[in-house]
Parts: sequence; structure tokens; C-alpha cells
Amino acid sequence: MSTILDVAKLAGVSTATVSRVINSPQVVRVKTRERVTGAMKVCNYKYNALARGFVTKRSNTIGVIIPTINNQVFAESTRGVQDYADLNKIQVLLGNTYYRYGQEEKLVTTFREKQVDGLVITTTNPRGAILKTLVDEGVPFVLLYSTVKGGPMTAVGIDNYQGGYRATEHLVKLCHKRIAMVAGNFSSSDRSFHRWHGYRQCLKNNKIPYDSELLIQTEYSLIGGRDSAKKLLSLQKPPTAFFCSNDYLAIGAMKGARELGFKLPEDLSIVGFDDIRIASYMTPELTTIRQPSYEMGKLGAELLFQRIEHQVKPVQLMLESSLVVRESTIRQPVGGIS
Amino acid sequence: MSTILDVAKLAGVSTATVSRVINSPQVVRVKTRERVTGAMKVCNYKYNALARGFVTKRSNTIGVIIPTINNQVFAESTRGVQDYADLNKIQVLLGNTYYRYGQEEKLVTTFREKQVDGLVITTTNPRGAILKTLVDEGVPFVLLYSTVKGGPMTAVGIDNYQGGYRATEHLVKLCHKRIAMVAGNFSSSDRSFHRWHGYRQCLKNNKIPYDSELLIQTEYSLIGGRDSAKKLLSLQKPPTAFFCSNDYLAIGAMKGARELGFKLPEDLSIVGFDDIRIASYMTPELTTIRQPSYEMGKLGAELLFQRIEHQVKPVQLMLESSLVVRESTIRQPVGGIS
DNA sequence: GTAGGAGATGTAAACATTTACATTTATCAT
DNA sequence: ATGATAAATGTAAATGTTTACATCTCCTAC
Repeated sequence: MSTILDVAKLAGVSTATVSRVINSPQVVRVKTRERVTGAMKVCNYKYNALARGFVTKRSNTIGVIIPTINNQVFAESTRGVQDYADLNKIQVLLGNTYYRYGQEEKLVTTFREKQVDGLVITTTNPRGAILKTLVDEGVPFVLLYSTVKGGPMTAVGIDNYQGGYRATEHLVKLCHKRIAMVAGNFSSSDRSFHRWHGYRQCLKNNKIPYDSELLIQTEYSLIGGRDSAKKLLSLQKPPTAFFCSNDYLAIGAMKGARELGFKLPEDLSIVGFDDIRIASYMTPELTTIRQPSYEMGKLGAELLFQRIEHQVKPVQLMLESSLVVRESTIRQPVGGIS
Repeated sequence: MSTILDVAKLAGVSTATVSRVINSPQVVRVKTRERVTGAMKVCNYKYNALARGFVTKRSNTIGVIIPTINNQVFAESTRGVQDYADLNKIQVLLGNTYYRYGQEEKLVTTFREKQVDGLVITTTNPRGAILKTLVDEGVPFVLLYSTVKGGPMTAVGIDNYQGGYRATEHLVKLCHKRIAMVAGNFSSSDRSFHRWHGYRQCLKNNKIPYDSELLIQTEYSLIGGRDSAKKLLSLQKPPTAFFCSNDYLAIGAMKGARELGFKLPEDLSIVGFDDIRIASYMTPELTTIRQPSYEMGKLGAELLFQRIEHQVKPVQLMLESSLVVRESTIRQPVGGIS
């Protein structure tokens, strides 16, 4: 492998000049520049970005930490980050935590050892010690899908409480009285917990008694949704509507319900959360709370870069989420329980 | 930021010793070791993996190149790679090509500059110049989802021709005579092309005339599937079955068909490709060709590491794919066209 | 022709590790 | 105690860039 020194020798210049033609070609005379680029070709010179990072203290790499690449929502936000990073010639190291806090800690450490310039984290626990340490040690990072208002951390997310509230309100307005919630484990993510808060408050505001039997916490997966649906629909007084804390749970629930002979949406209304691409391709098309994942990633990356370069103050951005009404929710026929 | 030197001074040892307690603790006396680890704590020492990579010529990083993280298939194989890498304390740089060869080239270059130890590539074109260069320059890499038999490249994939053949054969056995193919653009991936070959050969072997009107090439996406379905079903003599070259196309096609009033599966049988998780959650559940994406990624990573460490000979692994019959395909009622 | 100055290039140190080799220290049989 | 050997530690070079600063070159206006 040839180095900048080989090129320099061959071109009869100093390494400084070679470095300059790489990093700021305008400052070197065109004749010299040509000699250098020529020499590079001859040597089949390959730039060593690692060595550069070593001296400049900038790796031009950021770390992205997500629960799992397998959830389209996180794939989408990651894509947003990647696209923005790409524009800035920054590469992305990616790691999955599988919703495990320990893994999150491990990834943060490894990425820091790799000298990443910053981190984009979709955390399991925005109040954990890891993030505090990052703040204390001045490591630039931004949180995705979480927002701890007014704190020392930059974050971009949505109002999960509001999302949960709206989803439930939609069902209430359709005259549902027994509304279950299929929630991702609260321990896996505080998002689920906040959505549940919204759900609960909405019930209360509408004078619908809260029934703890109607809350199931489960793994965030299709199968989790399916199994939970079956449990809920086997209750003595089964619910007439589900609010699922993500679309995978909702899609799983659809299948579970059908397997028990429920007709959708006649026998059961379902609302999901996220609005993954495939939501509108389900039968019935899934009513859900849309959140702008790709934009969140892109914006998060933008904020991170600002933070890296200009050390701007932390901000918390709350993106709009919205209810997308499709076919999976319908009015509960009066005369049911009411 | 404190360095190994600070720690060394504080502990009253040489940097070599500190390095040793980091990399092979057994060789240093427990008393010294304790003094060193103590000093590390005091200094709040953070290991610099970049500097290490710089001297050892091993970055402990591999690059993963996929068309798009947004396709669950590639997310899944990437997860396989990540999981295996993780076990070996290797990090993953991820890049999307969006099916553009130019982007593939760019990524390979950037990743090489970052001194990755190897690459896992899901390529758009297994015969392109990029890969040749990698072979020539001895860069360890493995191909996913492609296999160029007996060549100088390590690859793990499935037999796409066979997959296409089987999918079509399934439809033929169900007495379908007008079988359309909704294919991802041949220019985006040779996989689609090979699947089409299988499709075509199967038709020929069964004496079904090939009708070029029944092939649509489109973008690999839900919307591409939907639009293509609408075009095909608006033909004068519409097909009674679709073979779609991936599940997203199939799911999109389902929606397109429904929008034109077709009942599924009665009026139209559909078979997809990949068996993404959600395939069995569709209504009707999607018949498809299953390929083991996660395993492919894991195996690919394993082969890559073998190649990096022991420079083993290139191998091409053909994984099993299989037809998974579900509900989206049914027997074509005789008396139709036959 | 020359002074002045801008622009181009060179010099050399710095960056945080690892590692071959050299040296010191500990261990143990005699 | 001594020598031989093994184990532990130290020394110092090497890695491929960047960059502050110094120097040189070239041009322009007089």
C-alpha cells in the first residue's frame, strides 16, 4: 500500500503538498497539482481516512443506535440519518440494542472508542445513566423518538401521550366503550408507556372506566400482537376495539382476531401507531397514528451536525403526528354494550 | 482526553505495559495490572480504537452495502451480519445504494478509505468493474443474494432461477394459463432477471406461450406493484395469476387488484418472493418463495471473517429456497381460458 | 532592477497506539 | 548464595496524516 510519502517522492514535492491537493486543491498551483494526481495514479494511492481521523480528531463517522433494524420505523429513521450524513460525507456505524439497555451501553462505549463524532440514539430509557454520562462528558448526541423537555439533551420526537390520546379518542368517538390496549412492554421503551398514559387519560375524560384487564404488555412484534389479541378476545366481555402501540402489533392483532373468527372491521376496530408503509396495504387498511420517521432521522442528523460543528444549545423538537383514518376502525353499532 | 501515556505515568509503568493490560491482561502481573486499571479509572481513560487500527492495520470494522435498508429482506440479512460481527467485536458501517451502481462504487471507495477489514455487498451487478477491482487488489469481501459460480468471489445466495421456476410451476399446476410477471427492474438487480428466466423456462416446459405483454418491469416497491397490477389487469385478456419478484410487489399488486374490483384469491392468484415476515399476515396470506435472509447474512459474515483471517479460498454457497404455499394462490376454475 | 507582498511549497512535530527486542526481575533447583 | 531460566516490564520505532510556521518563488508597481 502506497502512502502520501510515496506519492510525494514520486511527484517531487513534500507530503504537505500532497495533503493539500487532497484536502484543498485550490491552494496548489495547477501544474504541481497535476504532477501530484499523476503520481497518485501511478502509485495506485489509496487515501487512509483512519490516519486522517487520528490526527484531526474527527472520524467523520457517527454512530446510530436503534432497538432493531427489523422494525421498519427504525429502518426509516436510520435511512433519514444516513441520507443526511451522506450529503456531508459522513459514514454511519449502526448497532441494534434489541431493546436491551445493557446492549445500549455496550454500543455507546464501542462507538466512542471508535471515535465517532456523534451519536444518534433511539433509546430504551431517556433517563438512564448512559445519556447523563454523555452529557457530562460533552459527547454530541441526539435522541430520536424521545423528548425530555427542556433538559440538556437534544432530541426530536413526537408527543406520544398525544398520539395515544388521539388514537383512543378516535375510537371513543366511534362509540366504542370497551377499548383494549396492546402495548409494547413498558420496560422496552417509554414511548409505549406515554401512549398508554394518553389512552388512559382519554378514557377518563370520556368517563369510560379503566379496566386493567384490557391492557396487555407484550413484545413489539407481529406474533406479540397476534397472541395478545387472542387473549383479549377470549375475555368474558371482549373489547370491541384495540389501540395497539405500533403497527406490527396491530397487524398481528388483525390476524389473531381473524383466527378466532372475528370479522374486521365489523367485529373489532383496530388502530395502530407509526404508519409504516405497509399499513395502507392491509385489508382492511389500517387506521393509525402517523409519525414522520424519515424526517425525524434527517432532522436528527442535522441537529447533530450543528451540535458537532457549532456547539449549539440543546433543543427538543416535537414533530407533528396525526391520526390517519382508514378502514380498520368503524362505528360500534349502538345497542351493543352502551 | 487522557491517553495511555497519562495512565502509564500515573501507574508508574511504561505505555507498553498499559497496552498489555488492555490487550492481553494475563501477561501482566496482577499487582501491576491493578495499579494500571486503577490509574485508568482515575484518569477516566478512554481507549482509542482508531489509533489502534492505525497501527495494527485492522479497523475491526466491516462495511455492509445494501440496496436499501427499507426492504425488510436486506434489513434482515444486515441483521444477520451485525449479529455475527457483534460476537467478534466487529462494528458495521452501513450504506444504501438505492439500486444505483454509481452509489455502490462510491460506498466501496469510502469504506476502503475507512480501512474496513472487509465488505459484505448486496450488489446490483455481480459482473461490474468494482468487484473485479476488489478481487484484484485482494480486498476481502462476500456477496449476498448473488452467486457467480466458480468465480474468484465468495458469495452466498439462492438459486433465483429455480425460485422463479418453482413459483411459476406452482401456478401452472393450479391450471393457470395466463401468468404475468411483475418484476423489479432488471437493471436494478440481476436477481429479478434470473427469476424471470425461471419463469420463462417453466412456461416453455409446460407449453404455455410466452406473452411479452405479461411482463412488467417496475421499481421494487409497494406502489410499483400496485400500479403494475392495474396495468396488467386492464389488458384485454387479463392474466389470472401473478408472479411477483418480491413480496412488496406482491402486496402492492394485491391492493391494485382490489382497487379494480378483483376478489382475492378467487379472481387472481399471486405469488411473491422472499417471505418477509409480514407475508403470512396478509389477507389472503401470501404464497411466496422463502429465502433465508438472516442466515444468509450470518453465514456471509462468517465466510468473510474466515477470509479475512485465514485467506481461505473463495466459495459459493447456494442456500435452499422453498415454496411456501398459503392462501393467495388457488386453482384456476376450469372452463376459463383452458 | 528592486522592494514588497502574495501565493506556493517545504519542514517537522504531533497524534495514541502497538510491538520487536532488550532489559530487568522473580523463581527455583542446586 | 548462585546460576539458569522464565516471566514481567521497558525502550523506542513505526504507523499515515495534518498543520503551524517558515521559507521560497513569482509577480507587480515603481
